[in-house]
Amino acid sequence: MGDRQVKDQLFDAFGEVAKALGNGRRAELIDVLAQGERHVDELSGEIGHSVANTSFHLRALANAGLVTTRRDGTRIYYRLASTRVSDLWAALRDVAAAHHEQIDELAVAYLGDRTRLEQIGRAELAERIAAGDVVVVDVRPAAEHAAGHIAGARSIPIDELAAKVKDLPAGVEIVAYCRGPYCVFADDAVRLLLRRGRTARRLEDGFPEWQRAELPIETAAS
Amino acid sequence: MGDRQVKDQLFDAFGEVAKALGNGRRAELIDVLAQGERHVDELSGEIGHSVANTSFHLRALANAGLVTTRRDGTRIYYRLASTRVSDLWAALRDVAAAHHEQIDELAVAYLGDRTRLEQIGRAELAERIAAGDVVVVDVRPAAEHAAGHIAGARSIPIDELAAKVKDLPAGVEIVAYCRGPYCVFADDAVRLLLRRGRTARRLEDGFPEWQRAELPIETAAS
DNA sequence: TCACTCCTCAAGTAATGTCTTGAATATAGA
DNA sequence: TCTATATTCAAGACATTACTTGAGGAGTGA
Repeated sequence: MGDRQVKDQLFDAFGEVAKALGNGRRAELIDVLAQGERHVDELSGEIGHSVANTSFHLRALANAGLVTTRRDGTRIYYRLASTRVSDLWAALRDVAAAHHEQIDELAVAYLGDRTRLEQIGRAELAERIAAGDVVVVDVRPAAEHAAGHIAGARSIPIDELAAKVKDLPAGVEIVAYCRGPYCVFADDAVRLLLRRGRTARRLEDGFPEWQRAELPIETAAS
Repeated sequence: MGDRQVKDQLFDAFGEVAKALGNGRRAELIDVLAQGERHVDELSGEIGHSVANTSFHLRALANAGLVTTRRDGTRIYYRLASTRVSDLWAALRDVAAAHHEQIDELAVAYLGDRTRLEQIGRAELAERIAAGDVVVVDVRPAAEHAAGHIAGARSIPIDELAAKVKDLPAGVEIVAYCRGPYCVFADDAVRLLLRRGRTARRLEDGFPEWQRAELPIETAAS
């Protein structure tokens, strides 16, 4: 077999990994799985497609080596194969944000105007948590909090936040966080909290970036 | 327009960037362009396809924002849109190498047995260059050396190495480098030099990684 | 202006990817 | 063993992709 042919096969293999990310639904799945493991049924709800189609896409991701599975009873849990996949996903988003003209418009259309929302950096939040003068609220779905969260964060899914604002201590700054730079939950949370007269900011990026920065996290015993 | 629809479009846009890398020929083009800018005719030779097809793939990369162009007379030069793209390409290779079973076999089939070839790290090479007790040979095609190379490196394309070994000073260690971890040129060079009784090692990875590590480089006035 | 080079575009074909629907497996618990 | 639940598989309709061939633009230099 000629060198050309082997080289083509090698680069085809690199291409297959990229191709696995080359679909919007699979990209969404990676974004959700970067939060922690989830089962097929939940994932199908996250991407708004049938379980059959979600399973099909998950298989594509698994074949490319991006995700692995674990069975627990009748459920099958999918998770990212390693933090390298999370790094790859972040690198892809960076390139897209920097060079794909459409992204900015779409991000604004999806996330709304962010210029008036204040963010807090990871390092600063870590200090404030250590000092104990801040309340950290995880506004992602409960399953994602259970799969892993910022140490000390309290789970209040965005849908339940309006009803639970009153349970949050007064006079302390609230920091909300969610999945990452392209997630609306924390933005919505901060807007709601500000309307209710609270002091609130969102964490820059989200949980996966906190985790990749090797800052303290906790996992619920499932 | 519903949130679901906008979110889908946003993630479709991320997917489009990944899809641009999701083809072996385009992956090869990115690997070559990570060395520096090249024109279409040269690139078609690198990937072994027609100029028309190469142009088609380059257009796909440009549409995804991964590469940009510059015209010089009748020639059109393509280059990576930024170092972010190089980072993305490295992240993709890392994931593929770690989780795609086929890669190892293909890499061995393409690169040959590397276990007997010694590598030198970037930091060590930088010190040795500063100390002046090493000869660094760039065995990539001359056009890539011209587009950018390790400061002080001498260009001897792998095809010409056999004829030029005698010009290399005796009694000094030779370090060969090329495009990166999946490039055979430096391996071939080291094997040839060892057969001729020289002391030789290859640099770990290649030029793009040296450049991304912000170690000293030079560019020829074209 | 003309011929030349370099590159892009268009049309056509074969192969591949996406999503739907409905059927098939695998495990848990009665 | 039977039933219910969770997931995967298979078939089919439709859109997209990859490559080939040949024509069309754009810039250069006589």
